[in-house]
Amino acid sequence: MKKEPATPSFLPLYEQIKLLITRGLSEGEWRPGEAIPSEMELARRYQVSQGTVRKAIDELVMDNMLVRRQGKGTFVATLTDEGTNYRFLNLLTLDGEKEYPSSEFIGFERGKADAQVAKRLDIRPGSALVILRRVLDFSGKPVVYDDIRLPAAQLKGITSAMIEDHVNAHKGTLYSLYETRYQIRIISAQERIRATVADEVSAPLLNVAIGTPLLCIERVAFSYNKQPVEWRKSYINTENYYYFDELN
Amino acid sequence: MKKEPATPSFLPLYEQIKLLITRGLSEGEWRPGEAIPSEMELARRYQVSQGTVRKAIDELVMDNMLVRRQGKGTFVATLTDEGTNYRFLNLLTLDGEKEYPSSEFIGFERGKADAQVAKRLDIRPGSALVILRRVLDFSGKPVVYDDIRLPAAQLKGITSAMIEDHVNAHKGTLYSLYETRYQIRIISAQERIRATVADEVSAPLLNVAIGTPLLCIERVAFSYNKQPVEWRKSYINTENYYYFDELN
DNA sequence: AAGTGGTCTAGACCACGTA
DNA sequence: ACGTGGTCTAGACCACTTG
Repeated sequence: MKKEPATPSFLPLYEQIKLLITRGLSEGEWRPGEAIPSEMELARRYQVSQGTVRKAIDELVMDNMLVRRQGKGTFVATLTDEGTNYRFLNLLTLDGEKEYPSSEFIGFERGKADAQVAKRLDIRPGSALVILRRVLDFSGKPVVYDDIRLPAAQLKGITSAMIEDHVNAHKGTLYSLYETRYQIRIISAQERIRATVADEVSAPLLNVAIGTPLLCIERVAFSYNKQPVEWRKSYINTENYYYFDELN
Repeated sequence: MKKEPATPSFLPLYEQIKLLITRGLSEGEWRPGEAIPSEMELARRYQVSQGTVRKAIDELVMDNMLVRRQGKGTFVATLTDEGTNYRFLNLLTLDGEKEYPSSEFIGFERGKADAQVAKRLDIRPGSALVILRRVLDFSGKPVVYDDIRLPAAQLKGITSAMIEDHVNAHKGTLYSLYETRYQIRIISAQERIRATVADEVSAPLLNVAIGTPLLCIERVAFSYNKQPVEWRKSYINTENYYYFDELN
């Protein structure tokens, strides 16, 4: 294999391999938690050297799409494992400890996308949405109120009972529900953080006085190829918890 | 060079090279903005292959300690360049644009570390500190109030005039001042974010009413080897700006 | 023992920047 | 033309996991 890469193009070979593997992932050829073929196997399939496959996988691991386990193989990342299931939860106790919340769902509606949500989710204004509202309890106390919205087309047949069952019976997160029931895999997210105060809606839910300062976080969650799949707005009482961010 | 790496050890060779290069950086062998030796040169110096040096440099680039420029060389990261000088500023306008503030220094004091700051900076409580207070103006309006504290031992001979001159005359940031005048290079930082409300001190400085919701961000900035070198607490009016965080 | 990812080498060639 | 980083290869050996 001196010249003539498998799929000639202007991109470096390992970038092409990245695209091919990403396609396999998004098309469901390999499912979350499963192993993808070994590096040698992929090298044969794509007609490149093992080192080139390795570099492609290196970058996909950096992007949290794959996970390596020495001696075992390379696996499709999943949000259903203990340890990764709260990967997008950046709240810590004032002592710096991570705590895992329980959730109470308090609303399941259908609605239409307003201009802002439509823009964030890259859909047409007025598109059908599923709207979920919930409160997250940390150590038994309400700390986060979430307003979560997704295109209804992604969640055909979803019911409030299904969510309750997944979250309560299986101790799953919403993202693990998307993954197992709807083949939607969350890879990354963007958050816009502002300060606000509790209003008539959020104050009683978070058991604080109106006017209590709250973090307001608008999040868009993305799947493969940076496709936006979920929008949410979180109101957080930071009396006993803080949001942690590492800048590199 | 079949066996017997240059400095036998239990760490992978490229990890050892990383340590050697990091030592060169922290000891000032190569200064910010300067080029380090070429990969071939370093390979000869450390008696390893170019590929091994490359992997070491790859990771130091990921850690923002070095910057590659194809065809030119590999350079020591600096916070004095346009483009990198506001690398740690995560505030965007509501339209998602980055805006660069001007700063008004409103206080230069000396004090002692309380328990919290001492813990964060890994110094003894009561150690001498330099304390800076300033307001950052975005588009001419006050948005951020900063309380900044550093071990005085790191900033021998610093004066308020020196800071004013660096920031105003040279359009430099505080971090570029640390870098050029005190050989302190900020590599990473951790932030703890909470919501609060404007009080008697912050309200007039930010030109808002007492009780206005503010972001409160406690930051610790680190140099090489995760050594903490600066503590700061920022109060931010998020009426027209938001804090942006990318989760991967 | 066999298979996987992890490290390391030596050498080729390409792309970019400078002189 | 030359030196730099960037890509790619082929092959060796190590470390870890499983049968």
